[in-house]
Amino acid sequence: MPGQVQSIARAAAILRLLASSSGRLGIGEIARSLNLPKGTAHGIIRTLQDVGFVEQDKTSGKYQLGATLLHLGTSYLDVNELRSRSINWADPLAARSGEAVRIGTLLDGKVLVVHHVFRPDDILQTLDVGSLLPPHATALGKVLLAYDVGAANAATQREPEPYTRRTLVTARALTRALSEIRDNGWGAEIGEMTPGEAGIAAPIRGYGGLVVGAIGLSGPVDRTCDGSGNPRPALVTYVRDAARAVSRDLGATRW
Amino acid sequence: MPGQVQSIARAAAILRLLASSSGRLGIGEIARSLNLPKGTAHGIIRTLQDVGFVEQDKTSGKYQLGATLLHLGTSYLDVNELRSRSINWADPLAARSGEAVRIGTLLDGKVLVVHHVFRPDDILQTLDVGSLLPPHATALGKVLLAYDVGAANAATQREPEPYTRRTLVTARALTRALSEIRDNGWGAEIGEMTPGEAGIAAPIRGYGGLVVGAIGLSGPVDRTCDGSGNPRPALVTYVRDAARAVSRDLGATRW
DNA sequence: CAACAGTGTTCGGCATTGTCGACCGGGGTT
DNA sequence: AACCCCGGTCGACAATGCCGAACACTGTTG
Repeated sequence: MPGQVQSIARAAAILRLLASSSGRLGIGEIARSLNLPKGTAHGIIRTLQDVGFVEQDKTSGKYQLGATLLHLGTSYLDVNELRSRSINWADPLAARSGEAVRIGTLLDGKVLVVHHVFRPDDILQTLDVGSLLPPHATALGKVLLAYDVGAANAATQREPEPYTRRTLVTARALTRALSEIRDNGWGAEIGEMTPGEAGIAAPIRGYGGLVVGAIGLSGPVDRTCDGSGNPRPALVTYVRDAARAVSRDLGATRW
Repeated sequence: MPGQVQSIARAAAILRLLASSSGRLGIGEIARSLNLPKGTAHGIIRTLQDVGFVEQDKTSGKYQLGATLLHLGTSYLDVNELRSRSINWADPLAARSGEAVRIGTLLDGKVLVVHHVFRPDDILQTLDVGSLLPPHATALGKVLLAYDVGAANAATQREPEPYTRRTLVTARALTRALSEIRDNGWGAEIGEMTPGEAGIAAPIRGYGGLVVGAIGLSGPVDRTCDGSGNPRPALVTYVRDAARAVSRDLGATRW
């Protein structure tokens, strides 16, 4: 793998920086964060501005992400095969289970939501397509980690952030959970991200059997789990069936 | 304005090309489309791939947009002030009018949808945040053109695409429609994009009174228009009130 | 009131950087 | 087996973009 194009890599770093720090940044802050000379950073940002990837607030002079990126992002959704194949199966799953359905894939060790179907009964939900979820505290994330050794190692390396009392924070607990998921072929999360909320997810396989994503539902514990605190078997079956159906659509055989 | 950074401008052109041609492209096609040597195009694409902006289909070797762009795009939504200020007013507008509400802004002479509230009664609608609408055949677009001379000129220059029999295709008709919108302070579209569908929109002004976006609703003609084929005055008032409210939130005075 | 510490922006010289076109290896098709 | 397309690689050359200092401006601070 020969070297990267320096300026493009730097431009991408600037965009990611702007995205992560959610807000406007001055050119000085950007240059300092990335150890770049101010002049260099300015040249890059100026071209990014010319192509519409960043915008400048005229009063404060600070920079933020540009509108073109929004369009590029949704264009990605149109092309994404995982999403397009999933849509047909996500709606029935939401209807049958009565819960919100999400489809995610791994991006930089986190879960990128590529599709989201609202819970049928409720309207007041915020769409979170495009947002990143923590891998260790969601059903989608744990399933994805279970079938991606690289990401799983990275996740167990650094201390996982605790969201609730039930969040898996130790490497041992997480590793065991992933192993269980591999044995069962599905995974769950009960109050590990938000108290009282639970999720069930199963892996989606693409051509060749490789896991390319995961589909799952989430909802209140008292609806998604039975009396003994385990995920309702009927819901698990629904999720696994949906995952299998999407996998078949993607060209995976015998799953 | 000193020169642009060549490689970044080229990288952006590649991304836009991939977005517009909605599908996978080979490196040869890309190089030919942009008049670049194959080797150069390859270097740029390789780095774009390293940073996750494009992905490569392993079997065909072709390239498509990458997942990172989806995240960047939604990050843009989080920062976008027009959107965040609008959300509070879009929901009530949808509730009062009973129709779908959209908020858009001008991007490269087209209408970029930055927010979308579904029609309250119906669930089966596709979210089109991030998609580009034609400016000359939508209420949002015509309102935005009416207050942007540059984009209006560009729109009247080239032959507008006809969608229905009622689409404004001549420069004269479009210019007159824009003038009317400026006089009235709001605009409408009746069956110009889709037969039987109509839209009503009003401009949103930012700090200093500059038009930075538009808010509008759309729905079946028999619900949004009265017996004589004009937009229902009550709905027009709702839309204009919402536009004024958002403008006030954005810091525009006396509108 | 002046000095200062910020900001974003410009400019020109140097050498690093990325461009370029030919070349390589593989899959299809003819 | 010859051909033609594909994507990927390599190395020489010089155009390119990087860099640091200087600029203009604002608001704050001594």
